[in-house]
Amino acid sequence: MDTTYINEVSKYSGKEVRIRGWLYNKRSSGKLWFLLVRDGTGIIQCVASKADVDESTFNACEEITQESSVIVTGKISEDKRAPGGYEMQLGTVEIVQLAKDYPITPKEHGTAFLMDHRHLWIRSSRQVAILKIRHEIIKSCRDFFDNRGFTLVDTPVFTPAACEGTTTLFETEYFGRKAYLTQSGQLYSEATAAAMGKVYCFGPTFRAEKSKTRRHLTEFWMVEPEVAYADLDDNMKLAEEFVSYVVQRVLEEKKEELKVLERDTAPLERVIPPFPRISYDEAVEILKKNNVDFEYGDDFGGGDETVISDNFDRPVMVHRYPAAIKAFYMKLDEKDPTKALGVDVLAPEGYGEIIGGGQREENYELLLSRIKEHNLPEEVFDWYLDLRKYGSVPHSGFGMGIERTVAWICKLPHVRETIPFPRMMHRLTP
RNA sequence: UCCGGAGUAGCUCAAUGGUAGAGCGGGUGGCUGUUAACCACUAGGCUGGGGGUUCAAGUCCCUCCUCCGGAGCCA
Repeated sequence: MDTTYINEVSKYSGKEVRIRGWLYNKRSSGKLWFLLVRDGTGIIQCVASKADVDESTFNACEEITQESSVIVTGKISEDKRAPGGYEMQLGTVEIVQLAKDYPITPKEHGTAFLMDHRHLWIRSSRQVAILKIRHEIIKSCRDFFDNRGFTLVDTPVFTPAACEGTTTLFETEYFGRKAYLTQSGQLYSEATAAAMGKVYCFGPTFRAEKSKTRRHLTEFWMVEPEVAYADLDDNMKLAEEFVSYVVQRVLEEKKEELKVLERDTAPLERVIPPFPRISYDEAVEILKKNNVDFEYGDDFGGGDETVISDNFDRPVMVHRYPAAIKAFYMKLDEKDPTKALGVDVLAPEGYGEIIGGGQREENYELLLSRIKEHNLPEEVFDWYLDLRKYGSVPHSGFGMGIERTVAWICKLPHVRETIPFPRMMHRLTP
């Protein structure tokens, strides 16, 4: 008898197979049992009627509890009454381990309780669907860049100082010295781009800000491409093609999961280039037109971003922000030196900024003066300045936040469900 | 850090200042096609901690703790 996975049972219609998994739920109607067994690939209903099975099998159906590990065997048949269209006529039930008092019942729970039991919550079909889409998003990020000749070059997690200076970093002890957890791999990617032309890094990043919103985690994942000889326009073209590729891949490969999440796919199907490009000034005009109380020169808040993106049917790219609110390494616009050649991509449906990036300052003197203006420790940027002394070229890149992208594509209310074990201000366990 | 909200059974929630309740889950029994199955019975409580007002506090007041959401900052 073959052992198979639930997503393959259609191949075994009329045949006996073995399935190894866990009990998702069970129902009884007297001398009839329905066991819902999951194995990570799907859920199958297993039926046992007292008249047809051994006494031991029937007893096992009574004994088994929610989330007990179980190996079942039986004949597969098509049945419209069964969820999934196929069911198993139970032959044997082997309880691998009997679970007692599984805390997550098939009824409503609050998020605090579910987050406390996150290690178990990830077994539910909705969470499985989200994590599978997350996987598809990550895989398509890598495929996109790999297919275009980019090299994945990992950047360090321990860093000697802030990449951007402004935000709070997690400090840690490093053999008697201070080290910080990285908040971006970008500075290092600029070095690797000068070595390999087109590179990206993909890793965890850390922000010690006391942010308590649906869009923030203290530990999150970013994919950050960096391209030598690319200017802001090249960068925006890369960003829109990238975002579109990722979304279309999920639409193609994860139809079932999107259905589990009841995601309306129409807004995702529209995510194809070209994306609208508007300047910061034009974005401010939109806010003014919508009577938003906004002071010119400020950065956009979450609500502002939603108002802006609601004017478009696909992600919108906002470029040329006031230099004062952008990082020290941003190149200034020659036509208007008060503006930085940065670009943010705002996702539709109120999901806000999923990408931030831009063209980097490649001139040694200008970069050095920016470092001084920002009161950053010059010594730790020695190597970074070297990149402007030895074969400096125009270059650009961006970072895309994986969790915000997953939240948007899955249309989730909060990023905490987009990562297996979220880390937030008040959440370090499990 | 600031502003708002919430802590009552394992879970989700009720309860004019006057005997602490339901659904789910657990246990027991019933049911041969269930779809978060259903029906009956049953056990289960220091109402987040501390202080106060009152004849009487889950309920009103003070304080602390925890969590949730938003702002700022960002992806």
